[in-house]
Amino acid sequence: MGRRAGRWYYSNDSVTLAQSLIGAVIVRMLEDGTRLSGRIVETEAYFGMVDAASHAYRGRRSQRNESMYGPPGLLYVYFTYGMHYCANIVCGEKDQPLAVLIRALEPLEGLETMRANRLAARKDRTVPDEDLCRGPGNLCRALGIDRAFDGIDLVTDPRACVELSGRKPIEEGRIVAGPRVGIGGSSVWVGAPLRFCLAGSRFVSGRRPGAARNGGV
DNA sequence: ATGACGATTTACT
DNA sequence: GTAAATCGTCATA
Repeated sequence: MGRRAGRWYYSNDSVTLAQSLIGAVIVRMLEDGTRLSGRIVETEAYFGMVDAASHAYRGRRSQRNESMYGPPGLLYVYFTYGMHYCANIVCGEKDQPLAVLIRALEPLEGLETMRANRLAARKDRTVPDEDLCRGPGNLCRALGIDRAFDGIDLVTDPRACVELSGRKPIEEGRIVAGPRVGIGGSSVWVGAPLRFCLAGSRFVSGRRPGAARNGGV
């Protein structure tokens, strides 16, 4: 079991954090002591006020995205498409609205509970392990994360944290970058390689950047 | 007050 | 591949 990441870990720009989160473990602690956890295999960096795709573009600030302006280490959870939640980790300095979207996990602990959580939103009776936490909306559903988790502090909150593995970190070459998913508009930010995936992981969502160049895991 | 839309996912043709 | 589901947020009036 890893050690909980401290404030220092989040005090970086979003690209640095997005890359260093690959391979880290996100943990959700239930009240009954159950641990739901997964290894992060896909992230996206959002660049704050100058990023046309960011919720904080041009300094936009409202009740919805207020936690983006908080100290590094807060969780920013938003609701979209009338039915999905997405979880971001706030980084940078306070009042600097940088964030990293968590897009996919390789489930590690609590798979039974995750399956139950996911099943509730589906018609079929089976969810393959590789689909449990694939996609930002799906992983929130699996971990039971909703708007009530917006603004919680991953450094101190008993309900969730990031754990850093005691083992050696992911090597740089095993992380592939590509354009972010679902970004509209026509700015340079649309194609910017701010999405990071663990090369070859079968738990990554959608099309995998650099898939042709990399072997499987 | 109103209307368009979204950092998505699933089911169906 | 295409469309539906579904509602908070934001821009416009």
